[in-house]
Amino acid sequence: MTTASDATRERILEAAETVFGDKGYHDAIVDDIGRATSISKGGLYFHFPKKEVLFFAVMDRLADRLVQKAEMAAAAQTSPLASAEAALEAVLTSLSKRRRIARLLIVQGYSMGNSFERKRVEVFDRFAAIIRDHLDRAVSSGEVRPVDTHIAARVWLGAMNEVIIHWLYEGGDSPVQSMPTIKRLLSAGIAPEREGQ
Amino acid sequence: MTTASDATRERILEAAETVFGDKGYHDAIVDDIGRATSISKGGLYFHFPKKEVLFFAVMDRLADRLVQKAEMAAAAQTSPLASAEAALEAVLTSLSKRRRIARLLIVQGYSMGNSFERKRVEVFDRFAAIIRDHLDRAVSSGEVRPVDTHIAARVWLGAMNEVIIHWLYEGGDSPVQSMPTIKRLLSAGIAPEREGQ
Amino acid sequence: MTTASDATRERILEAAETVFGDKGYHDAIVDDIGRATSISKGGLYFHFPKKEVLFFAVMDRLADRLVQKAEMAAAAQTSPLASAEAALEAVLTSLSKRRRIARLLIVQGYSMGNSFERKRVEVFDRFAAIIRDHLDRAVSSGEVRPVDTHIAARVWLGAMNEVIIHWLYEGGDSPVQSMPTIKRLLSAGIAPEREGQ
Amino acid sequence: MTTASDATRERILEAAETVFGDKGYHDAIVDDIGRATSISKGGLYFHFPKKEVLFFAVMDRLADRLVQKAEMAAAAQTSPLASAEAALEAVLTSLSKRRRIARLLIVQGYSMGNSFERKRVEVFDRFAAIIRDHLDRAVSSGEVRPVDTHIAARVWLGAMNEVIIHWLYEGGDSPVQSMPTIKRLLSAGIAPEREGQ
DNA sequence: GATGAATGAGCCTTCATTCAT
DNA sequence: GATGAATGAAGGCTCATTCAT
Repeated sequence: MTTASDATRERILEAAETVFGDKGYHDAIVDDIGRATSISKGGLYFHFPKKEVLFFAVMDRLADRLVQKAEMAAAAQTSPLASAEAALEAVLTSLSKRRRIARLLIVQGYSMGNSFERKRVEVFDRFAAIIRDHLDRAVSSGEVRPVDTHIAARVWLGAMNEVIIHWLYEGGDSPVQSMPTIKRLLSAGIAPEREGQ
Repeated sequence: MTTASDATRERILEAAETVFGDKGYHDAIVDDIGRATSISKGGLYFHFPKKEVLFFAVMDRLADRLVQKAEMAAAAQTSPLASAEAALEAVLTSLSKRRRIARLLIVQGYSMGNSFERKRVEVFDRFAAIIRDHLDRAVSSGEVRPVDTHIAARVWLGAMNEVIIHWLYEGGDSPVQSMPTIKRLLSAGIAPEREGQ
Repeated sequence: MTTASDATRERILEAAETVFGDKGYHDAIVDDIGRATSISKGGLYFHFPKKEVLFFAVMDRLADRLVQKAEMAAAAQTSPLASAEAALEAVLTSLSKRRRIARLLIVQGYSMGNSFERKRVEVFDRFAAIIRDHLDRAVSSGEVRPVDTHIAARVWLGAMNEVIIHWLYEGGDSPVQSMPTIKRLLSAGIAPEREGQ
Repeated sequence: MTTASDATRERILEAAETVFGDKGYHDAIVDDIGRATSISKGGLYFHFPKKEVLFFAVMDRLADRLVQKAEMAAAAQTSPLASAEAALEAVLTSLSKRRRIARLLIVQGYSMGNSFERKRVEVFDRFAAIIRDHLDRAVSSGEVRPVDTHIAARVWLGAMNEVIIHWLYEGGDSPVQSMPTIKRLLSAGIAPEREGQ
């Protein structure tokens, strides 16, 4: 119950969240965090043995908060589907409110300032453009219902991205195996309206 | 048309793709690439003025190849929707075949070996678990059709991730604004089967 | 006569002897000693104002014990020469029994783990090899009596080493001045047996 | 045959010998050596991957020179015993001429400025005093021939020291086992003169 | 065009020491 | 007397980049 010590820990975590969020992992130098906390570098290392450990502690703390929000939002719903949607929305909403947090969670492990991420966005935009282009035509032809193809293309790509990341780190079946399922999931989402729907 | 020079450039790009793919941007030190090419560090710098430039050149080259594949796959289809699906599948298939390429494109701008990305996977898994849990119940209750909720949850999260990244770098409306559209897109994808479908 | 305090002092000294003996001065960090004593760092500093002071206190305590042993051994002899020999033997025997003590006294002021001392051994071995080689031939030719040249060479080198160290720190005549004396001392030690001896 | 590079290496080695000799391993900071060479820190690390490696390279170079001198001195003698003596004398003479070299070879792996070594000298002096005291009496009583007991005591201690160091690092029989041999070697060195000698 | 020795700014980490409690 | 959180100076090492040859 070393409350004093815990408070310091919390202060460090708070400051680190800001600094990492602003500069990314690599560009955030340990002195920056010390300065932001007015705790000496040595003090930082007393609480966190490595910069990396501190960074991960920040992410865990952040994830805890978001998970909690997601769960509360889900609990407030009546149907399971509504709960699932609410959970997703809760996270997305939280991240939308705090840009810094979003960057920290999603891309600030990235380095090179943000130039890498910009390049990644650029590349994905090229893919998205192709998909969007075809979706636009599909809308025109009535093959799919009128949707915001901008968003739809991005959703498609995001799905792919996530599936691949998971495979990269968790292994398991090749993403290609999941393709039919993914395709059905995504295509059904844009299927033409049924009357009465 | 200094073909000789171009060949050297290509050799460098080839080796750099391997090295960056294996180690990530930060952990790939310039000497590594030199060693892999048997071109001296000075030689590298003759062709690419900065490490960053080389990295981006590698990504562009890679994107070019993927875009071409996506376009060819799309062109081989008859309907626009099939084209869109084919484009997505082409990219996903390519990346599935070459793990190194996938890592390079998707996560190797990350640093810290891969520990950051692992942490990101861990965090996202927590979110996915929540969503999957609710989707499972929705399936049980018949609220949605039987789907692989594992994949579905990941698709949802991927969609969210992509939308946020785009917003982070391109700005524009808050992701929250897109939420209704996203929600509809995703929910429609798991809506109960209609008879006759 | 703060007996309690003295007991603590003794506990610290005891633990410090172990830790310094195991790791050497530099590699023994103050926390190590604290941990070995279950006395906090602050407590250590209450009794010894500096790490160096503690280290020297350990050495003094050790020297006291050895000196006492040497003197007792000497006192138990009847002839002066036997006393001198007994004193030397007592120290050597004590150190032989406790490797850690020997290291503390003789080499643990050294740093770099023990790699420096290893290198020193290596270098001295090269010198010893040269001397031994010649002594072996001298034995063969009957110029000197049959002795363990391995030990003899080491004795010679040790003598040189000690004389130089003394000169380095106490100054005085150049070691070269002592050379004739040393030479005579050492050579007489290996002179051929006289009949009747 | 990268003569240019080798020359730099040599320059570094030269400067490092001076700096290590003056300050000891720990107190010689890498920048010191850089400054002394007017070679940048990076340059140093290009030639020697670690401070430790540089230090050992210095010691090896030094040992090479001394070994050569010892061997030449030995070769110039006619009898094997004279050769052995000459080898020892050559090393001792070399070290006597260059105090810095002597310190580097013998004690500069030590740290703590030189305070540790001073303490070591102090401790050994206490042992030496005991031995000398008894030897003095042995001289008075005619038990041994008149010798410089100051030097003799130091020779005895040096022998012990060397034998223990060797045992510490090379293992083998306990030094106690060698005691009879050592005792005989040393005592014979101070035995009373025979007539006609 | 290519080489590789040299540069040097920069950063993480260690650890003896202090001091409020 | 003791604790342990906090300090901060110091130093080893890395690595992108340059440039004389």
